Amino acid sequence: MKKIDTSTEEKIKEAARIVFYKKGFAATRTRDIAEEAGINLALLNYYFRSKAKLFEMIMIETMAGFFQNLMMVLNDKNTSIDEKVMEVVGKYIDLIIKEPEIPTFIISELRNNPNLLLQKIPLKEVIETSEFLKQHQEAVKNGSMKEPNPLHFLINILGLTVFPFIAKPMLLGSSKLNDKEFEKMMLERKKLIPMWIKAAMSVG
Amino acid sequence: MKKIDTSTEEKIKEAARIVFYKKGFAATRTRDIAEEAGINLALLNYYFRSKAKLFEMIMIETMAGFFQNLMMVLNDKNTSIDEKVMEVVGKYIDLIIKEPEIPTFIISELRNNPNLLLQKIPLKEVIETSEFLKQHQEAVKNGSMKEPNPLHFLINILGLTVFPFIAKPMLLGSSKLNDKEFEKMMLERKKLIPMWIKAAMSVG
DNA sequence: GTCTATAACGTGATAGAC
DNA sequence: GTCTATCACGTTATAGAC
Repeated sequence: MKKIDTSTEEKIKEAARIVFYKKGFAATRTRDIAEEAGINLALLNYYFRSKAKLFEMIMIETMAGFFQNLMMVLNDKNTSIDEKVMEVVGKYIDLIIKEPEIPTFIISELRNNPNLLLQKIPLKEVIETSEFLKQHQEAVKNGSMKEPNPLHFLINILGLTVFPFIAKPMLLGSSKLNDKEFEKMMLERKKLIPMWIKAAMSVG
Repeated sequence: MKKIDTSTEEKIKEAARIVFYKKGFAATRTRDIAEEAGINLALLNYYFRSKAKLFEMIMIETMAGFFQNLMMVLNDKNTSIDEKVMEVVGKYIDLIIKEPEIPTFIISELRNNPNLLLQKIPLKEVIETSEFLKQHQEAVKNGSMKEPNPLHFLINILGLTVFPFIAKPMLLGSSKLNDKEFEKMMLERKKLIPMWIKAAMSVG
């Protein structure tokens, strides 16, 4: 039940999101945002003091939204580790298909601002005390999980899930794939990745 | 036997590479490059007409160098498919450890120039006619390879290999890892990824 | 080839009318 | 709150002396 806010302030923010996602901070002009929002350039500064402030707001919201899913799933006490893998993979593939520019946006913009993440999102604390970590340790102990380092495990899940979207321009450039076929492949991966992960993490 | 060229032209190009890799096209100032090269700003335009021309040169060289490894390995008629996986993983992990900014640079800059890749590098043609593709088809036929789509296979290899470097700021932000430990983990993956891939691609 | 000085332009931000 | 007009500044690129 999300209230649709069509106020000028919200219109500017949504326009900023679109343009920043597509071009990044350095390459976007405040005029681009104003045009996208259908408003006057002066209004941008009236509502949001500066381009930098507006950007930081979008950046933090985007990262928080993106990592919230991960943190919630990893901390769910009612799911097994296999179910957590399925949830993470499924949720992120759906999310990124809906908003394909987010992963590249985060990666590109984090390059110029590497500490923005740590300051605003308690990713480290959440993961270190997570249910996921406990379940992984348990699985290592009973032998069903061969890889002892949970970070390798997490990297593999996210790499298999997120990487193809980041590398999409290269994949389309190196095959006959079109956009629709690409999306179909990504949906296939919702089932494939958990299976691959299970097989891979059981060897060693 | 590479000739060391310390001409002004080469100094500018190397400086441009450093600054572009770090900040991207839009965020770098020609003054940054001139300062990095220890030369006067006017010389940049004397040797390379414009910022855009200089950038395009760096970009194309970088992508060509990056994908050349892949194309060579995938076309080697003297290695098995398992050996190809080992070679790709090993080569890229070593390469990216040496030049850590390249993957994020390519991804970020390709966003504004998605067709630069296709025009200048025959990635599609090489892969479509590659020895790798034939060997994959053969392995599917004899049952040792369960995943019938070679693109899934390729995505998985590259995702497991390249993704952690792209996501490094996030990984360091979500764990106690420092730079040295990160590199150690990446070197571990040279052995782990081929093993994981073999296990994963044998199920289905 | 290399420099200094400066032109030409684009961009972020603001003043002030309405 | 919203607009037009404009400022102030940074940036790319070039002219011209050496």
